[in-house]
Amino acid sequence: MWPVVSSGNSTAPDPISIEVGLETASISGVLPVPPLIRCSMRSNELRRIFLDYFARLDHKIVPGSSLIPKDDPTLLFTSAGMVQFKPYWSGLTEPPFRRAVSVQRCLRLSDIEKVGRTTRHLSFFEMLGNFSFGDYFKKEAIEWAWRFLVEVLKIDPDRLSVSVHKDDEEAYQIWKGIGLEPVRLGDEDNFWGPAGKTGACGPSSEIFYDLGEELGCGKDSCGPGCDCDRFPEIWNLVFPQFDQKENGERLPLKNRGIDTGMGLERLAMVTSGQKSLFTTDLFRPIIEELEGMFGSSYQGNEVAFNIIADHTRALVFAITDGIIPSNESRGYVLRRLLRRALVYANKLGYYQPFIHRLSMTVIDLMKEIYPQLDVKRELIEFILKAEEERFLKTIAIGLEVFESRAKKRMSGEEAFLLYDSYGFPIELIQELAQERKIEVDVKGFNDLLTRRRQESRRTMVFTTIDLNFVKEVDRVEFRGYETDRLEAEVVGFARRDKEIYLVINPTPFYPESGGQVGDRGVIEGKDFRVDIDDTFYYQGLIVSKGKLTGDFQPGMVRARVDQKRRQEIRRAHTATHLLHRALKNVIGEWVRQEGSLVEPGRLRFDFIQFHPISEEDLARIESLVYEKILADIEVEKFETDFQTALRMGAVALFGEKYGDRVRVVKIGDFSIELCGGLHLDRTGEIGIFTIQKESGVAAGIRRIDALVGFRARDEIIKQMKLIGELKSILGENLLNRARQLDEELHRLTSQIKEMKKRLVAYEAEQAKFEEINGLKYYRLISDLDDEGMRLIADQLRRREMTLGLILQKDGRIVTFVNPELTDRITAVEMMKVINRRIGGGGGGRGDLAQGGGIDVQRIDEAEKALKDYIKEKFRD
RNA sequence: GGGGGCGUAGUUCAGUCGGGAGAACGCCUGCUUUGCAAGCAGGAGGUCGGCGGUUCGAUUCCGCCCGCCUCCA
Repeated sequence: MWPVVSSGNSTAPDPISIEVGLETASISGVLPVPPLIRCSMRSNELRRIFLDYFARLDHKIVPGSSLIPKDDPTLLFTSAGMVQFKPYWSGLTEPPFRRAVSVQRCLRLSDIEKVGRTTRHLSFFEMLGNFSFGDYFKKEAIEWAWRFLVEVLKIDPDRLSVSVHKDDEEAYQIWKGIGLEPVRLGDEDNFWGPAGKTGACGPSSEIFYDLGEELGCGKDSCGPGCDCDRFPEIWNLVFPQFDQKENGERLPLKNRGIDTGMGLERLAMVTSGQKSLFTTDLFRPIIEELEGMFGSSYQGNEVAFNIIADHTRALVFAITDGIIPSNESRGYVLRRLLRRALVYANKLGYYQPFIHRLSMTVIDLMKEIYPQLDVKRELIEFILKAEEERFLKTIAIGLEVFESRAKKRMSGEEAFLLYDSYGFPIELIQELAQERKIEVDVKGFNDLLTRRRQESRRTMVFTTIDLNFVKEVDRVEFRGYETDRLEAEVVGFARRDKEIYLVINPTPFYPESGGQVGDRGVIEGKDFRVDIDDTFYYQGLIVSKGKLTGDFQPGMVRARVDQKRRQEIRRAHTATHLLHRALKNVIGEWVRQEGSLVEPGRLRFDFIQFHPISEEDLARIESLVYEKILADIEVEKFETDFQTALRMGAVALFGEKYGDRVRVVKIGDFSIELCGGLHLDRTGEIGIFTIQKESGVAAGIRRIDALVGFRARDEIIKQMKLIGELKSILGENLLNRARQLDEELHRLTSQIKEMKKRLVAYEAEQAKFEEINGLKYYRLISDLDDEGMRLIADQLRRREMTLGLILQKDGRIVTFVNPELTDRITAVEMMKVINRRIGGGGGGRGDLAQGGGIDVQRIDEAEKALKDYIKEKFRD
C-alpha cells in the first residue's frame, strides 16, 4: 500500500548552485533555428522544416509564448497557437507583422478524460501554426498547407482527406481545385474558437490522415471526423472572420485572416509511420524510462503509461513557465495532473514518488529545443518531489477516514465526502472497496459530482469587458514615462451602472504589468468625472476602470494620475531592482526572480531558493540596499534594441515577451534590468527601505516583503510610538521590566490561587445549612469569582444529601446538588426556578449550574419559591 | 469565482448539550538506576487563528476576515 510519509524528518537539501549565464537567461521561448540539421530526432527536424517553410513565405518567426496567457483574464492556459495573436485580428492592436509562424507549447484540459485512452489526445502538446492578420486568406492557406504535407514532407496524398464547414463554399471550391472532395461538417467539427470567452473565431477546414482500416471503428459512418482512432485530424486551418463578444454576439473581424494549428506530435506520428502519438520519438524515451522504473512493459499497460508520460510533460513545461502546484486556479491544475499520474502508477502496483525522476528524462529529451527546462532542472525536481510527498500524505489521511467509515455499503455521500473534502481519488475508493468487498454507490457519487459541477458553473463570473469603440485605434500611446497629466480622447468605453471602463488615447495611466500595480487618478470630461481605481492591459489596450459621477459623454478629457501614489510605486519599483541585485550579491548569482509585486510603498519579491535566508544574510542584503540609497545614484532609463541591452549585461526575465525595442533601467554600475515599469530619477528618493519579513511561498520559493518611502516611515513611526507608549507605562528599560512583570505576575497568580484555595476551604467550613425534608440546604453569599464559587460548591456538594446555592453581589449565582441526588433534582432545575422569579439566566450540569443577571434585591422571594419547590419534590 | 473540511500547549491531537481547557510525546527540575533504553515525582508551557454578534456566560452557536487541506470552474 501507499507508504506514509512521516512528518518532520525531511532534510533540507544543500543549496544548489546553477550557472546561469546571460546567454541562457536571455531569449526565453525562442526556438533556435540552426542552419544545419544536427539533431537525429525526427520531430526536431519537423519544427525546423515547418518554420523554414513559412519563413520563406515571408512569415515572421515568432517565439512561442508562455503557458500563462498574457493580458487575457478569460483564459487559464495558452491552449492554442493563436492565443498570443488574438488582438491582431480584432484590430485592438496593430499587428507588427502581417504573417507569422510559430511553434507554441499548449496546455489544454478540455479533453483530459480522453488523454491516454486514445492514440491521439494529449493535455500538453506543441502546435505548429502559420498566421495571417488581414493579409492572405483561404486560398493561400489551403494551398500552402497541402504543398507542405505532400511536397515537403512527402506524405502520401491518398491517405489524406479534408473537411470544410457546411456553409463554406469558397473553401470547398479551393479543395476541389486541388483535386480533393471535402466532406462538409457542421459547427461542432468545423467552427473554431474563440480561445477563452471572447475574440477571433471562424469556420475551419481540417486535414485528416488515414492510419488504416484496422484502427477504424468499423461503423458504416466511419470517415474523417469520426471519433475513433483511424482518421486523426492533423491540421486545422481556421479562417477567423468573426469577433465573439461577451454576450455571444459575433461581429465581423477587422483583420480577418488565417489561424492554423498542427499538432507536432500527430505530425511526428504520421511522418514516422507510427500508429500512436505515444510511440513517436517524442514519447518513446519517456515510456522506456517508465518501463525500467515500474519493471513492467508498456504493452498491456498503455493507458496508464500514456497518461503518466503526458502529464509529466505537462508538469515540466508548466513549472518552467512559472506555475507552481497550489490549491487554486492554474496551480491546482498542476496538482491534479500530478495526482492523476500517481494514481495510474498505483494501478500498476507502483507506490513511490517517481515523477520528479521521470521529469529528468523529459528535460533531457526536450532541452535542446527548450533550454529553459535545463536551467530550471533542480527547481522542477524539487517542486515535483515535494508535491508527490504531499499527495502521499493526503492519501494517508484519506485512508484513515476510509477505514473509519468502511461498512458493508458506502453511500454516495460518504464516497463524495472522501473525494471532495479529503481529496481521496475515486479510483482508490473503488479499489479499496473492492478489496474489502464493500459496495460503493457510484451513481450517488456521480450525481453529487454533477450537481457540484453545475453549481460551480452557475456561479462562475466572467471577467470580460465588452468595449464600445468610439474611434478606430491601432494602439494606445502610453505617455506615463514623461508625464502624469494630459488631455486625451476617449476612444472606447464600457459601463456597468456606476462602474466604467475607459480607453483614452494617449494615456498617462500605467497599466498593471510586470508586477507593478496599475495607476489610479481622475479622468474628467465636460459634465462628468471618473475616479480611476485601477488600470490594466486588456487585449493589447490600456483600460482604466473607475467610478463615474455626472453624465458620461465620449470626447476630450483631462487625465490626471494620483501623483503621490505613483511616486510611492516608483520608490518600491526602484527598490525592487536594488533588492534583486543585492540578493544576487549576497546569496549568489543563481538567485532568480520568480515573481514580484510592486505597490505604493510596498514590494514583494519571490525567488528560487531551497532554504530560508539567515538573519545575517537578510541584514547584509538590507544594508547593501540602504547603502545604494544613501549613495543617491542616478537611475537611467532608456530604450535600445534587445541585443544591445543583453550585451550591456541586462537581466531579462523568463516568460516575458520582449519586442525588438526594449526599455532598460540602469542604476549606476550596480544594477541593469529590462523593465517597462516606472522608476525614480535617483535612488535617494527611496528614502527608507526596510525588510518586513522573509517567508516560504512554496517548495523552493522564498519571499521577501519590504516597505519603502512614506509607508516605511509610517510603519516605523507606528512602532516607535508603540514603544514610546510602552515606556511611559513601564519605564525606560522595557525588556528587563517586562521580564520582571512576567515573573511577578506569575508569582502573584500562584499566590492568589493558593489564597483562593484557603478562602474556599474557610467559606465552605463556615457554611450553615437548613434542613428541608431530610436535605441539607445551603445558602451562602460569597465575594469570590466564578471559579471560587464553583470550588466552594465542589466542597459542599461532596457532603451527603446536600444542595444549595451561592450568591454573588453583582448577580452571579451557582447552584449545586450532591451527585447522588441528581436523579431527583438537578442544579439546572433549581437555577430555572430562580430565573423564573427574579430574571437572569443560567444552566450547566445536573450537579452544578452557573448563572447570572438576576435581581439580587429579590433573592429572598426567589429562595422561598426554591425551598417550596424542593419541599414539593422531597415530600416523602 | 463557488462549495466542503480544518485551525486548541513546542509537536500530534481529544474536548459530548454553551457552564471546570485536557492527553500523549517533547521540554525543565529533582529522585532512582547510573552500561544504555528507561523508570518515579514535580513543574513550566494556551489570545482555543483574528474581529464582531447572540447570551448571565462562547473553545463550543451565528456572521465576516485570515491561513492551510480539498473539490468544482
